[in-house]
Amino acid sequence: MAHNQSAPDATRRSERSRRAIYDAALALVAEVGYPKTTIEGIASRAGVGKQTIYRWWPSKADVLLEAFLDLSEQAAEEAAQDHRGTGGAPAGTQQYAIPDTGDLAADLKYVLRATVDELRNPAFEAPSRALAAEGVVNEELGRRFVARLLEPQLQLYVDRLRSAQEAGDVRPDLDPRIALELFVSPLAQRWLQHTGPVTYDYTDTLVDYALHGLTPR
Amino acid sequence: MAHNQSAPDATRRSERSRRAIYDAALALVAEVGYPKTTIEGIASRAGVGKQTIYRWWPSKADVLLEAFLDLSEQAAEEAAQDHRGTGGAPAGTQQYAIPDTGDLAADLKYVLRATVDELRNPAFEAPSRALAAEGVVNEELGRRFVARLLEPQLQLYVDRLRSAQEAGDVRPDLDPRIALELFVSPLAQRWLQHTGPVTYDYTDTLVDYALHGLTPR
Amino acid sequence: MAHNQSAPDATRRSERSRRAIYDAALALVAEVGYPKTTIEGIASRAGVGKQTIYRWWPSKADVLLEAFLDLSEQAAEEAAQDHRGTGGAPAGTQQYAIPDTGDLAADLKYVLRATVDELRNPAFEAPSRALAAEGVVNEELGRRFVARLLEPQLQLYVDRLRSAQEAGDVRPDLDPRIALELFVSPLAQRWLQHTGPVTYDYTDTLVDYALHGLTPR
Amino acid sequence: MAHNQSAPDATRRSERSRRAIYDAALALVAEVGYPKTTIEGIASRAGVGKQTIYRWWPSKADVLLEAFLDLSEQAAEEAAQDHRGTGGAPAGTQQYAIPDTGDLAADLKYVLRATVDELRNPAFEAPSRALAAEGVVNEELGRRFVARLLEPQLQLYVDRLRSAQEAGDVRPDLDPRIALELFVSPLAQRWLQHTGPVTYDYTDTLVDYALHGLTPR
DNA sequence: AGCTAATCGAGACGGTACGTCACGTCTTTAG
DNA sequence: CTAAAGACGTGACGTACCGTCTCGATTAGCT
Repeated sequence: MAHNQSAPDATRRSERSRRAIYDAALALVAEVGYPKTTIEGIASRAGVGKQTIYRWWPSKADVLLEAFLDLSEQAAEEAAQDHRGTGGAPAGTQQYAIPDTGDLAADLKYVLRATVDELRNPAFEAPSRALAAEGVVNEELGRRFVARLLEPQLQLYVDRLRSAQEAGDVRPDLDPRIALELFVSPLAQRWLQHTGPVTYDYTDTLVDYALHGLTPR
Repeated sequence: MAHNQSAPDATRRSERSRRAIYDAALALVAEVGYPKTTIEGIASRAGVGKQTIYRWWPSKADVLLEAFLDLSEQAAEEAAQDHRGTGGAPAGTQQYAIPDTGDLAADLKYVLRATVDELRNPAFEAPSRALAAEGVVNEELGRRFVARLLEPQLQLYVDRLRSAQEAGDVRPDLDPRIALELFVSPLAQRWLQHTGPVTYDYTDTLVDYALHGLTPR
Repeated sequence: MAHNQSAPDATRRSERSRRAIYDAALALVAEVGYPKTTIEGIASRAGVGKQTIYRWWPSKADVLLEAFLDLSEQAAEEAAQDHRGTGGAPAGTQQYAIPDTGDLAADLKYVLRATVDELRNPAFEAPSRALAAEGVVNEELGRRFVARLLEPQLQLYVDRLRSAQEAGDVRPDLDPRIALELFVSPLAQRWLQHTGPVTYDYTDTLVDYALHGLTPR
Repeated sequence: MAHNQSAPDATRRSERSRRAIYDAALALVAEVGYPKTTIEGIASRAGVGKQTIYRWWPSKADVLLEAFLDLSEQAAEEAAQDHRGTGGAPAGTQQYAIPDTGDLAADLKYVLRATVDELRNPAFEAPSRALAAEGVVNEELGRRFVARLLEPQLQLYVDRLRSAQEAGDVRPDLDPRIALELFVSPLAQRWLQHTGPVTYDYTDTLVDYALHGLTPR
């Protein structure tokens, strides 16, 4: 059966070029920002022909998305090797799970502080801002960004909240997928839209407010 | 005194052109999206010379920001005239205040539902997404976007929450500016990042969760 | 003995591929013109790898030159077989000799009319124009084109003129290689440069003018 | 009445750019040859944007044709000023008329020698070869090349031959437009196709053969 | 009411990047 | 173990916009 007219043969793909393109894309976004990052610039810095980029990715945003996914995976693997069994959570590293010490508030504060660190890590900030911005305006890419990067993270909160529900620390009728937004989304919005400072104090406060509500007890 | 080349005389500015540029910018963003909206395209559709745009605005984003502010003001004025004293809150209209019926939950749900309507109004969606996205990546513009459009809205929640604190309906030790984020930011993130559906049910739930917290009482 | 990378083994050359490349090259030049004929296009139409072309020919022009030589030889052989001994001169066919009926003017007119026919044969026109054009600008190829295709033809005129000199029909002091240009070159230039119509009348006139000169007798 | 969608306004055309483009085009063709002369190269050397070339010319060949016409006109004007009334005929200069001393053979030899000089002038050789080659394959351009450059030259021969007919030095029944090809076309072909050396001796011989014919008197 | 200096529509200009095509080289893979 | 297939780095193509810069032709504020 014939393939469509122009599907490149992935088995012949140059791994060297792929890596060089990822590196160049991330470096350029960090150095000059997303809008001034061009396909030609990436190709040139990667020592690669433009066509090699166009052959494998449909757009600048897609290059960056994959580059960032790759970066995240690498960081996660390194973290898994370096800190196997230690429970350490270095900045810029995906968590495999949120700690479950039995103290929900403490666990959430801990992981949100790690997120604050990550959001401030310059190596991650530029590309993730760029991707988030592109996703705001380009729904298709936005959905992929969310599905591949954001949602897996949020799922960890869902898991931790369910565990808390089982332990009786969270109201059993709550939808965890919505509940988690009470402390995650405010942080996200402050970071994305510069609507306020992003600090440990702030995220600690969010957890307190969210867990106990705004109304008097 | 000699004229400074970069200080155009605003008294001679053509109102006709300004309006035409706003209309063209908003129409183009709605029709073809922000990235494909060009200065040349705006000028051409507005029947205006490119220089007339460059004379008065430093960038495409600024044109759109002012166009959108203008649109919002117009809509607000119309609403103020049409519904003077009625408390009506038509879609696409800035609120001057959040209703204060004494029932905080109901008032918040009401105004968030209005926001849901606004977010779904196509005339507003395209430009506000475009501006939000640009603001994610362009901090300077982002801050103006927030200061001119977002923060005034949020201030209304601050006011309502303070009123509730005075009425004893909200814990007095809360920072209202942070508290409001518990129900506003999740909505914002869902809309911006397509992380979930944006519905009345959802915002109602947010208010319930936020007011009463996640932990059992 | 180790193989030298730049000395392909001609004994293993695929005759099938060679033929397919010639056919594809001639067809493409006729269909889309020389500049739009590409190596990739020839390879693709011939069902051949690009490397198979680059292995055996240094340039597009060389492929076409050999393809055209091959075509000419084929046509000549066919003609030789079909019309053996008849003196027939079908269009598109190299002459082995100019007829020598004793009437120099008639013989020259006859063979020039055959050339007119050949120049108008579309199967020959596209490639020979392409090669001629390339030869104008690429001296090396031009010399090969002349040596392999043009000069052998002109030699036939030299032979006929020498015969005429022996018969006393042409001034004995003339250089036949120059003399032949008086009627051959005008035709060539008209055809190459579109400086005038190419007709039997025209070539007949050329022969008359050339044989008897421009001055009164 | 409206013009078509994209006719540039010739009154605003930059003379400086036009000149720079002509100069760059001629220089590049002379230095690296026609095929390696690129629009980008011309633009870059002329200090001009590519679009400025594409705005005014449809192709590389057209740029070169106009550049060469311009060069010819300039040279002719200079010659007209420098040598007014002297009858001098410097290489690289269009003749306004062929001398008419009463000795047709001498006059033709003189002007053909001047043509030999011109054909050997490197400043003229590269661009005129390039244009001639392009004209062989691109009939439209070829016709313009002939009409603007070649035919005016040939007309001078027509005039001189008519004058000779009136003086009784040329057979009155001859068509001068065809007759001139007997000595002009051989020279053209030798030069274009490298079919032989281009010398004074050769052109002198051509005049002798053409005027007196090949047959004995 | 007329001057005059500005803004205006228009668009040419030098640039940069786009996305495509073909080059000529090199590597992989299927027959 | 040859050759088709085609990925690769390279570089030019022709197009779209960028932001700057001139042009007359209004056009509005001051004399």
